[in-house]
Amino acid sequence: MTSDVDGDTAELSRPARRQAEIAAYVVKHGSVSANDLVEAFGVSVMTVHRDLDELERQGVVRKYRGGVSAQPTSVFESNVAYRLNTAHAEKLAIARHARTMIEPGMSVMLDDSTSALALVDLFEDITPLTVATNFLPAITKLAQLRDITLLALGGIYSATHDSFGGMPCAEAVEALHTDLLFCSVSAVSPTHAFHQEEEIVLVKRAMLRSAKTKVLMVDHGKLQRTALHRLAPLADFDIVIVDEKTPKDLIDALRDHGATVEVAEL
Amino acid sequence: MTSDVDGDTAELSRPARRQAEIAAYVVKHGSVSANDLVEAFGVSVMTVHRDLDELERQGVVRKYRGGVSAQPTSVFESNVAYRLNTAHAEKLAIARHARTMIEPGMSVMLDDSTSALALVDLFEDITPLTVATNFLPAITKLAQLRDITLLALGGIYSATHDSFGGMPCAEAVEALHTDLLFCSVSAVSPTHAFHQEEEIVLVKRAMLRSAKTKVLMVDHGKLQRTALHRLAPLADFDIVIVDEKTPKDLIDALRDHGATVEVAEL
DNA sequence: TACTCTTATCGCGATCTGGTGTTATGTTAC
DNA sequence: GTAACATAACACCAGATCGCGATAAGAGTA
Repeated sequence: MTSDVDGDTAELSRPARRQAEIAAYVVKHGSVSANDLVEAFGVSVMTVHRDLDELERQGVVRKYRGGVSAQPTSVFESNVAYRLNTAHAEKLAIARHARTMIEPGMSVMLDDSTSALALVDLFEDITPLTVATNFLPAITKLAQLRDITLLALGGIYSATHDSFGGMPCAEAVEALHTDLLFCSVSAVSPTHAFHQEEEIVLVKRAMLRSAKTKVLMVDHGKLQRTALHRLAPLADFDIVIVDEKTPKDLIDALRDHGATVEVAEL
Repeated sequence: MTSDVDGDTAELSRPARRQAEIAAYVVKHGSVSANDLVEAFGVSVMTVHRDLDELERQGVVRKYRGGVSAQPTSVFESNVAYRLNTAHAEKLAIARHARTMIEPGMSVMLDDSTSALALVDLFEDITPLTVATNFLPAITKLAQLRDITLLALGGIYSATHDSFGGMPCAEAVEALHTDLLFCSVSAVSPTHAFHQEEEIVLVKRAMLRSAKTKVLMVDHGKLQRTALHRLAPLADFDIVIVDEKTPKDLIDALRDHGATVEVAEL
């Protein structure tokens, strides 16, 4: 495989998979021409352009005449398509653990994270339930389910995250107060949670203010990293769920700084 | 043709067309057996049953052992799903007409109507564009399009309408002001627009306050009827678009009461 | 039970759609 | 102006889906 993305690219459609591989390729090489990609992936130049258009739409690469260049790593990592591929099993385990905290009748807020999406799949038999989210895939799924009151948090659509954000979204969040919040971030240090994009930070901060019990879902890939914006101290979260593959010393480090850490078993 | 339904069954799929014809046949004869329909329409008994199941689901006929009977006319006529099929071509024509009012760069608000959905399909080549809507199918479609700023109006999800409503939605609408509003209602008298549900009325009223130019889209089936709640006087709309099949005297009646009526050509 | 009507399941063929390459037509840089 | 690159338009292929009927099993009625 040309790709060196760590996640399983198995269950994606052929073009989507190739696009993920192209994305990885571009990130690795920093800047490549369309013809490079034609040779590397054995498809026509037209297809390469189509893939690049899509990746640009998602905000993963920048196109210019003569080739493409990678967006800063930070942006790339917060990209939905990329995130979807990574740490699939871990996210599932974390979701199953999170599920145990939810009782029928509760109100739950979810952010625009793939971890949250995994959690949605487990909602079917915890009804009735009120769920608020700004994440379009989650909204679509929840709309199908019975006995779930769905509260969509509107706002400006971002193709990169497939979710709604900006001021309108933050305002919608402010107007609520849920029992639980499940959210995720792109990076976690022993003391703080981080995220790259200011707009997202804005919404997540609002969410933190609008829930009684705040749960942070972190797969081990997120630890030992930081990102541009400090979202909140870990102590602000009532519970931090990590997966089993998280090194023990990292968990201890989190606990030393006052976080309540729970480990999700696979 | 066996059918004597007034709508054009032309661009419907074959089974949908046959179902409409079967519905007309049943309405005409009052009560028929499955075998009658097998002979009348030249399809297998299995297919007849499938069609009848669908028609029953739509509330058009009643099934019992040995045959089917028509629902009372009133029920039949007020059936949403059924009307959805018949007015299809009209809605398209109206959407095409509405399209001509939109210039690139404008901001447009859409309500949760099938007319609005038809309009969305025509947006692809009027970019850039800012679109605000509370209608989930429209949101899903618009999220795919490039060069469209999508502003989702969140709120409480209603499975019946496949849209978001309630106070949160009304508030989200209040926070905006768009150049254009395209909306539809369930009934239109010469003086007023009507709708059955209070919640929907709430949101539509907010929309009317939050747009500069307000356009009402009405296919001729909506005229000569009323519904529980009076939404707004027709004079509140800057333009009312009707389809070509609207009787001339009805158009005149609208105009006599101060409405600016435009007729969409098929 | 025997008969008729209804429903479930499977498979076949037609249709639709998504993904692709080819060719033709812009566009940009030099 | 020309060469390299980018986009648009068309056609093709494959896989998925749809519509339909045949058969068989189930359910109601006499």
